[in-house]
Amino acid sequence: MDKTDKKTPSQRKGQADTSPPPARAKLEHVARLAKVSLATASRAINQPDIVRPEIRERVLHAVEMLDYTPDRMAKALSSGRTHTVGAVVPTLGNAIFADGVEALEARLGARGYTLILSHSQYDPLREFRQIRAMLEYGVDGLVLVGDSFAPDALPLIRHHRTPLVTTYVCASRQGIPAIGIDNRQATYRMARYLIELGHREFAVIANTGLPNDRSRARLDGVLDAIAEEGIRLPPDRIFEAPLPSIVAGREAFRRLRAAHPSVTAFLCTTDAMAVGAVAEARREGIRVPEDISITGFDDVEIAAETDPPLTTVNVPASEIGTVAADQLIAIIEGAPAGPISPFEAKLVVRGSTGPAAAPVIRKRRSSMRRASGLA
Amino acid sequence: MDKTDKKTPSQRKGQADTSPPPARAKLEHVARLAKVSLATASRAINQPDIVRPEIRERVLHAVEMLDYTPDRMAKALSSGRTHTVGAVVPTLGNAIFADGVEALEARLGARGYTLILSHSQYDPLREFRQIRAMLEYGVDGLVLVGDSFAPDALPLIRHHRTPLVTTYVCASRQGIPAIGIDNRQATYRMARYLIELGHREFAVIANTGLPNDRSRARLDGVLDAIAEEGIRLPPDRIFEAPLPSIVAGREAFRRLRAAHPSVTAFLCTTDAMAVGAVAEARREGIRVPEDISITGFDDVEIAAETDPPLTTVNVPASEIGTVAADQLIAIIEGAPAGPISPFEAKLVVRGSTGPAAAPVIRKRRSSMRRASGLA
DNA sequence: CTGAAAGCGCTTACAG
DNA sequence: CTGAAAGCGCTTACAG
Repeated sequence: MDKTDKKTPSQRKGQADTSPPPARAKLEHVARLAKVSLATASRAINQPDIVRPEIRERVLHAVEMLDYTPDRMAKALSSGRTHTVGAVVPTLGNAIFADGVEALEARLGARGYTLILSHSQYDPLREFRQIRAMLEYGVDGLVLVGDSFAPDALPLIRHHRTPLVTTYVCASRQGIPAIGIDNRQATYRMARYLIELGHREFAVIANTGLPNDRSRARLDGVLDAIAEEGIRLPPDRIFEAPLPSIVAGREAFRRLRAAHPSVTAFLCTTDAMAVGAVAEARREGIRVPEDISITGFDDVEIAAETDPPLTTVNVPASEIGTVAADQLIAIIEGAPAGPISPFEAKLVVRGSTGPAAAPVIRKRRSSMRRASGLA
Repeated sequence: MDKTDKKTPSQRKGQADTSPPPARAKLEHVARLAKVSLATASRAINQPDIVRPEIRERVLHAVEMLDYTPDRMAKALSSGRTHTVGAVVPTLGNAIFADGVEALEARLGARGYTLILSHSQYDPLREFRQIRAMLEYGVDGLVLVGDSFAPDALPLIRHHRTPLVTTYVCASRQGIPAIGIDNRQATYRMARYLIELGHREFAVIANTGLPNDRSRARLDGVLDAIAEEGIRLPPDRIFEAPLPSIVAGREAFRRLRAAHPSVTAFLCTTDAMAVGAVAEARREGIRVPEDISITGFDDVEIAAETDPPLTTVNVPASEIGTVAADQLIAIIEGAPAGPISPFEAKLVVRGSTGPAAAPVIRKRRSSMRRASGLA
């Protein structure tokens, strides 16, 4: 953007150069050096196939000589394409999003796109503003998370005709291409697993305190599974935290445990909260998994390192980021995108789950739905 | 970027509209509606002070009516400013960078700038490529991490005359404005603290396996402090991990402990590695802090939740991100930036440190530098 | 396959 | 304070 110095670039390679610092070469200089028109220079660079090989070589050589790199703003203005993709995630504080963004950026970069990033802190209004800003910026495509947005968001995106994919979910009611896992089914299977271990008394720690369709689906998956056993989960056995922090998990566990000592299985919708729950259980002298079982979700690094290590659900965040990039670029470039199949959300069984313990001494009538005559 | 439909925007508010979807309004439409020239319309929006109030109102009203938002690419091309800032961090996998980036983005956004993000995976060459791509993109400023870069990086940035700040360090040999903490002094104080607790046998777990001047400085801080006590750290008491992962900390601890059972104080240059070290100590039945002390660095969320919780050094990541944004914008906009003072890196004493235990039974001659006659 | 020219949507000296 | 006009650095119909 050096508008000041307009000297003709006179820097041949290795030539002693006492003139002022070389201005950035423009396409015009390349064209002149290659003795072709601006149009041909542009084509030789962007659509090499339609240019005679001989001329193409000349242009490319000139590009080399002058160390030419096109001005992206000019290119964007005249072509209507920015080669920029916007992503808005709830937060980078959750490793699952940090990893996904990393992979997304890596793939985007490898394919010639630049990533613009922002975060909404789980606030739909903030998310809407970020989306709008990105649209105004002129992004070629948008990557979002989940399947529930501020009411105006989707219409706005459609109005801009901007390609869009969403992530961390595997289907969208809105018909948006979705790259992710089936959250509901994953916790359904987790709950089934616990049921098979003999558990009948459940509690859920969910970060559904702020709008979060992924965690809501995870919660629903648990409800599905236990409903099949004729078990219902009263609202006071569900702790809804706003943010999926370790301390939230701690606090949730402390309260649920105090109110419902008969619960033997605590399902958390994120690993961070499960880490907090495990830590709190330890502090209270409750043995995991002998006395109670605790499960997480995400399978982030820390999940394997707690004591005991967490039984959890693996979310392939990097793959999600990578595939999201590919799918979005396919749409942007009008290529056949290919069908998207959900990623498998593997159950990862580690040490934090085990057979249900015998019911505790002071049994609680109200919640003994299956009066099985135990104890 | 809808180049297709060029209809005159005829959408007055609340008017039934059967015409094709309204094209995005341009400055030209605003000017026409406000009955002023393009130049005046532009000025009324960007430099309201130099336009007569009456006219300004007319233009702003037209902007409102037409829901006008300027095309950023056109604006960038003609003004030479993109209002875009690039940041390249080693990884988002470390919470310290995730938090910093979050804060950076938030402040940048609030001040009208857009963040372009990429990550280098601690690889100077990748970092260089990212920097080059951002420069070509036309960023108005750059945020980097640390104070050591690929040889060509700084010259390239200077050639582009692009404002630059660096973060997580508090000084730069290269004279770059630096927003961060004094890493070396922080671990110096940490080591002093351990010395005062009676420790004399040290080991360090550092993620200096890949180029990392912050961790190198942290390692040096430890060496400084113990050197004052006449203690030197033989190379085999320093474990250099490439990445600051929990498993790396585990592995490092296992090896150091096996080779040097007399060590009572393990200093880690990141919390993640300290978490691994604590976990491994527990697995081996070594009591923390009774038998040994372990320290971290960063004070990320997990640091307070291990058992025992980590004694560590607080790195104010969010503040660093926020101030980096402010400082960079000040430079970009030619405002007086104000001096930068290092952030305080507070020592956070928790449960993972305690008085040095009595030397272990099987004493190792080679490493008994201070032959103090203890049994 | 190549070139001359218009155009992308703004900003900004330059006059008035 | 306002306007006419040139210009930012590319791309892309349109002819040839």
